[in-house]
Amino acid sequence: MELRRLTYFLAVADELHFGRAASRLGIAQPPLSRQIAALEADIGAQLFDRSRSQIRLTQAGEVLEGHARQLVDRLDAAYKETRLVGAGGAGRLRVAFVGSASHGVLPSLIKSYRSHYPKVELALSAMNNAALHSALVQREIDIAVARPELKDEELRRVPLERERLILAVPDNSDLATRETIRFAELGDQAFVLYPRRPRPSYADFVLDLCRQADFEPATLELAQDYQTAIALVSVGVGISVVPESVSRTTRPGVFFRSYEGPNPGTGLTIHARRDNQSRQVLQFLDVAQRFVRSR
Amino acid sequence: MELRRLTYFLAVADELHFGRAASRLGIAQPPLSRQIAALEADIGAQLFDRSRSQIRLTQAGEVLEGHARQLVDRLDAAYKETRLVGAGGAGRLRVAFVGSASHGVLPSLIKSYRSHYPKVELALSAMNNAALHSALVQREIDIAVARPELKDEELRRVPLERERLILAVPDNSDLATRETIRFAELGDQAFVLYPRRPRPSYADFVLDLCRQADFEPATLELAQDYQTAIALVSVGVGISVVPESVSRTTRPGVFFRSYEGPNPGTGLTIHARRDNQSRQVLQFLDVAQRFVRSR
DNA sequence: CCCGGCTCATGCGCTTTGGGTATGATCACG
DNA sequence: CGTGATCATACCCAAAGCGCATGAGCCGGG
Repeated sequence: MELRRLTYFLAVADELHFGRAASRLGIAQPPLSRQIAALEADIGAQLFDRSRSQIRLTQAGEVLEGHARQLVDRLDAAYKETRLVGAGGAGRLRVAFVGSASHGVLPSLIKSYRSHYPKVELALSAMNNAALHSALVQREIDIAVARPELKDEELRRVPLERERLILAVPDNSDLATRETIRFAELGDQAFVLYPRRPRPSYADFVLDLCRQADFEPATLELAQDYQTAIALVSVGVGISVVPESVSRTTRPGVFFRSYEGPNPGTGLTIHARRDNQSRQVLQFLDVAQRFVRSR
Repeated sequence: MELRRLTYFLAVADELHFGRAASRLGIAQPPLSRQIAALEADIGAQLFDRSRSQIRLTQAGEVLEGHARQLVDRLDAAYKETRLVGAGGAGRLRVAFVGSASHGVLPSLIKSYRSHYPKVELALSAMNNAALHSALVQREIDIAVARPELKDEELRRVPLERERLILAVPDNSDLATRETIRFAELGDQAFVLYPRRPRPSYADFVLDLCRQADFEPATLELAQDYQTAIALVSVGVGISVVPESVSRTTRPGVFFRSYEGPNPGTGLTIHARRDNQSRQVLQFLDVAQRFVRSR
């Protein structure tokens, strides 16, 4: 069951002449004769009819020839495809991101990667920070785009985007039309924050801001994720503090307003397992770094 | 591009453990590690992620695994099929015969061979003796069933059937109802003989009989083959001298009558090239010999 | 009818490749 | 921080493959 013999066999089947086949293979004629003889012994049947000066394939030889050509071609294709996947030129990359990232630069980054590696299938999904971390550790995803960055020494990080915070307010709130908004004046507002779990979360980060401005929100609603929170804002449940980039997408019922007061901003960070050395991941991080530098 | 490495790779992919894979393959672990390393070097990509205690396939490894399984299976199937064809258990056998043979024992012989080797595809065709000889020499057929036997030392022969000659007469001829027919009395008859080419042929053999009986046919019509000749008899063109076995098939317009007089008989003989040692041919001849002996 | 050339098979020595044993390096786990 | 497990490396030996020389069978020409 050795492949070299099949390629030798095919050369002889092509040339119908041991000497020419041997020189085509770059070997001498005697070893070729021996290899063919060994193949015939292995199969237990003559593959060539050598009774005449011009040799010819037997029926068994013809059958084997068809299969052998297919096999050699398929093996070659398999090697090529494996090489391509190994080099990161094809395959699959599972990228997950926090919901609020879909309004910022992430889509542009994704587009850039796709243009560089069009044959890599991208599996995109949205989840909150905790789910991102868990999915990375469980190897359910290769890349996590989190906000804020995940604290885990086993992960490598690439900062993607840093942005200011703004307010998302319902369109029927007086905040929607007020000239300027000072953060310290929001003590009587209902706050919609996210995510609910796990604590401490981005919600706690915002609550810290409130404490810095010497108030506690009058009402506090904790949503599972950004998408739910902004939906609650749009129906008038309360206001939320969100990254500036989400204001690029207009949304019925929601006004985005900047404010005066504490604004440490928020950062979007790309994460991958350090031990995931797959070319797809390395190349994605590379594209991301160049993408960030070019801005 | 060596196949052993693929089977080794598959063993490791199955076990995800070099030690177990090695013992399953019946080799020690170090050479297995080396072969996998060589395969990875050949492909230029990691196939296994060895960073953890439990190794796992990389994307490239998964791609190769799928292809490798198919390849190994197909190669195995190819060897099996080639073996079967080489042993004569499958494949193709091209058998040609003279038209007058299709009424005798040949169909039974064919049936017997089919029952012994049902997977061998039989390509049957009818042609006259000259065409049979030419087709055998040109290797267009493997077996020729000729009448009389072909004179060629390069052919091996198996006598199949020996039979008497009888007359085929039109049903409106007075010969059809006559009590007994003496061959010598046929001088005033129109003879339909075959084949037309090449001379000397079966027709000349019959004409020799006439000369032995001291007459020349009043009229002589030469047909291309037996089928044409019997058709001419059926429409009243004349009488013909045919092997007895054709009378087993009744034919509208034709009466078969035995006669008194010279009757050297005629023989059906199976031929194959001596240098055609294919199992299909040898086995057919073997079946034929046993078939003849059993009668 | 024999001889020479062509073609595939065989004998023999050498190189390459593959496998075995011993051991090292790394990592998880107690 | 040691211990066992696991894969990689070092080294040696056996088997397989290759090249060269040569034999055997066949065909065509003198």
